Amino acid sequence: MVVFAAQGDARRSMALLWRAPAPEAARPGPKPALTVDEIVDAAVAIADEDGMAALSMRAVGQRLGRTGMALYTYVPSKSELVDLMYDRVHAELAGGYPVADGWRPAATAWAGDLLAFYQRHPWLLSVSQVRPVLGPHEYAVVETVSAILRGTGLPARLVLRVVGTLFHFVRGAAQTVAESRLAPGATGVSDEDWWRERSALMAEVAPDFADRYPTVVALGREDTFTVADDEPYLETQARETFRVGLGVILDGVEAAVRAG
Amino acid sequence: MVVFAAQGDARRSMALLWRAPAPEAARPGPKPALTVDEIVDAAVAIADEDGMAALSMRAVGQRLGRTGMALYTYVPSKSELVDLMYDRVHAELAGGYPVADGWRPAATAWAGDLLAFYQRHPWLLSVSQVRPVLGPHEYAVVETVSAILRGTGLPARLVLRVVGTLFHFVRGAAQTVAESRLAPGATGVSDEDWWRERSALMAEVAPDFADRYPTVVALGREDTFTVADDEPYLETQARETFRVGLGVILDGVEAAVRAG
DNA sequence: GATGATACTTTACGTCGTAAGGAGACGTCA
DNA sequence: TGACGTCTCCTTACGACGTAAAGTATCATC
Repeated sequence: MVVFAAQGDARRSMALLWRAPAPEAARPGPKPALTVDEIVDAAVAIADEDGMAALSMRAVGQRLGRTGMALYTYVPSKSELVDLMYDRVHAELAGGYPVADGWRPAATAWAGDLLAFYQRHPWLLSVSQVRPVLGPHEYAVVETVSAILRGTGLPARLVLRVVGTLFHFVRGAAQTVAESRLAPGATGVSDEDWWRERSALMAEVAPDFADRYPTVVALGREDTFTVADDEPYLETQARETFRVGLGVILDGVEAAVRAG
Repeated sequence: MVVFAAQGDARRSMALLWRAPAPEAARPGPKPALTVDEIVDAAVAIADEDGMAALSMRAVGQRLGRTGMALYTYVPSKSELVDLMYDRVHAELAGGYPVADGWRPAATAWAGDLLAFYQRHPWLLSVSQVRPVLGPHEYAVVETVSAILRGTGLPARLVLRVVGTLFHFVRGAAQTVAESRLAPGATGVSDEDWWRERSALMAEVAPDFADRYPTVVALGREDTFTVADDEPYLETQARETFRVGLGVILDGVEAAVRAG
């Protein structure tokens, strides 16, 4: 019984996500004044502007001139709405990266676009990834990067794994960039001041830092990478990790290609 | 003014996280019957057992025979408590991987341990990573992997980036493993049944799947990786992505080492 | 023994997701 | 034409949540 209920729910969710054609028979009752798309758009707008914490059913309803409860005619629950939001924004990501110059430039461009995408919609990063439902637009993104990496000529088994690896990496990097933007921003102080205050607190609270974490301290001292004064320190570091890390991963892929 | 308040909060948070010695003067009033550690332990137990959704101040209080409000004498807010939980569990991760056999086996072992750790505490993956505060135990993990990768002889700049890359990757892979465990588990059906039902629904709701995602379909057909009948399909796939992806990344690091 | 700080409780406020039960709009069939 | 059934959307309500405010009991100090 529970299983059947779950199955029914799964069918409903999938139909919504994949926009199965609605049964278009003439039906009694008032015409729906909203559409699922309008609701999802409003919800995305709220999340983009004020973050996931501001996303409530009542807030979405209000933005559309309705009560929160009105949405339940269109969407079975908030978590389904989030699933729809999640897939919806993935439609922004274009496909068709030119393969003429080889797979590596295409893969690099794709990863960069994905990073930028996550920054346009940082709430995506706080949507629990523990969510096995893939929607059509997220699938399209998988298709795009799969097509690019097929150009490596690697066996399918490896291509699939590399696709997963790239997703993990870009999402993780995007989280670090997002967090680096949040850190000073939250208190409204400059990046420099935040950093100085944080260091001072650290020294005060953990005076034995250098003894406990010798490698971290040594690496920090040896690191020759410098950030220009007018650039945000943490974010520049995070972007650099993205650039270099992507290079390392693609080097690994190239090694596999050469190994045949 | 706001800035000062924020600074005060930051100091309080840091002191808690880093366990700055409490002012041990004899104080009036009843002796505290709880400790911050007990509270954090109780909270971790709840999150481990029933997930992050079950973690409420009242629930933690109840587990300790108190009301939810009692916790506020020890911890300024729930989000601080989560920070403490986050750092606390990282104490489980050991350091001291043998470097005798070279950095690669050590790095592989470290990544595997981190993956297993995330599976012991899957709620870690739903703690928003947008949280720039590092605690002592998370720092210790960074120290460990930094020390391992220092063995590559790469310049500090690169080592630091590779550390970030590995973290991103392992965390992402752990999320996929966790989600693969959740998928069939939620409905209580077997992995096989879940998979079959899902495929049937997919075919029903997206009959043009093969046309829309030709590369994905082709790769799936070509993939020779097989999962034994008694193994969970999705989870085995996810673990394979971890294994292969980690190999690719470390190949990339090796390429950098060889390039000098 | 009065004073005041502290640990903890009870109560309360505003939020949330959403169940329940209308009210009015509309297609269908008598 | 009108009754009926179905639909959208509303109001109300419930039980959760984080936590502010205020009260009570406990202790060290003067």
